Amino acid sequence: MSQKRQLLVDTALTLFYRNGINSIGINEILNVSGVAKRTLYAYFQSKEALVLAALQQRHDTFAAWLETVLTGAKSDEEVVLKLFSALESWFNGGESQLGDFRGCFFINTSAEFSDVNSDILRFCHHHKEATREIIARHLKSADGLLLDAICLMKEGAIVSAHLAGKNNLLRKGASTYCTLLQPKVPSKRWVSNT
Amino acid sequence: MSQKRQLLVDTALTLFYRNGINSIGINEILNVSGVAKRTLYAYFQSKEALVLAALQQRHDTFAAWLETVLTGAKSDEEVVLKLFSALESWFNGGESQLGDFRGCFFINTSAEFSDVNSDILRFCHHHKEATREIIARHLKSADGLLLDAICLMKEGAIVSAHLAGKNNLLRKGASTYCTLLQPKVPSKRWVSNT
DNA sequence: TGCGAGGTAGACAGAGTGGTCTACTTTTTT
DNA sequence: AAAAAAGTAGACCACTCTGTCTACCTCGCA
Repeated sequence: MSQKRQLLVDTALTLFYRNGINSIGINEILNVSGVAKRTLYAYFQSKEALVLAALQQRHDTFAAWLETVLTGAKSDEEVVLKLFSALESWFNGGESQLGDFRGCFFINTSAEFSDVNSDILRFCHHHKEATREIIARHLKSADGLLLDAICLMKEGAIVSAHLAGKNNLLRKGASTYCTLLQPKVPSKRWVSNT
Repeated sequence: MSQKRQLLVDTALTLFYRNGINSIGINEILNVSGVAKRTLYAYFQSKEALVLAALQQRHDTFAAWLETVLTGAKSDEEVVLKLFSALESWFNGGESQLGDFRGCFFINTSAEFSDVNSDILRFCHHHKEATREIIARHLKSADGLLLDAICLMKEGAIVSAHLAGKNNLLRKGASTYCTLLQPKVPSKRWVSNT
């Protein structure tokens, strides 16, 4: 069956996300999961193939989460509000589907690899585009600048929450800023009218 | 003399920034710089000490650059405008002091290490706080939310420009958005009045 | 002329890496 | 009950990693 395969991907994702991909060796994944090395190489051609499977799984999980977060928003303001309060909940460990927060797995991963044409980096780019499109689909207005601005602040919030650490004010301050700001200032005033 | 030491730090910083710290071994730094291994370990106790020296040098360079960028701004709006147009120039390779753009060295580094109490991660946090204070010093208003918002968008812009790659619209769109937005909407309206 | 500081070259140790392979056991299917 | 499929344990290979060590060289200075 593919139970073992799934166990490998789950374990790999957990360890990669927590520690970074280059810091985690195949043997550690095998020790933690309890799976034999032979089995791993029956399912995956190489470590890179396992990394790609972990990225894919994380993307699926994140996309599904984001979809449910944004579903039901009645206005663009509500989209922004829902998004940033969900992000804040994630930063504080309140989104069990996403696990303990340690930044964006794809940003982290792209910091570890330099070959821009590698499958791994291409997948990271793909994730960001796909995420952007999910948000776009939930917005009423087709304003590209609004979409850009939302994505920009989303990335900034994730990175800041990660790098600022737990005992830093920026974390709560910034995300509460996001939630506070939106309902007061209309998005059209806030962004477009070039 | 410390010529060799400086050469080692320069080489290490270049390679670390371009490829990630865990992807670059001591031997590669030695090959590229042409320095002997014995000499490296005469100046640095370990690879970690060399990493810290590279982080320190990058921080000094970046802080000096940011200082000159923000100097002379007459208003908070101008601070924001100067900051984001300088960032955009950096993304496009136009800031020779900072070298070729490959994201934020400190964000990238913090993705590779997981021990929050390590000297390396502590230095990355320190860099972000110091950067924040440089910006704060150049702002007229003491509005913490404005400062948070600027830092948030700054991180978002850096990360997006890095991850989106060269052929992605988000890069220019987002940064030009930053520059376009600011002079039209006053910052006080844009941020505070809780 | 000699000495010492600073540097070079590179062998080496010990641990760890991704990946292959043989031999064996367990589980599932027919 | 027998055969086929799936998995285990771990030795092993070739390589890389950080860090140590010996032996030698090349200057400036006295």
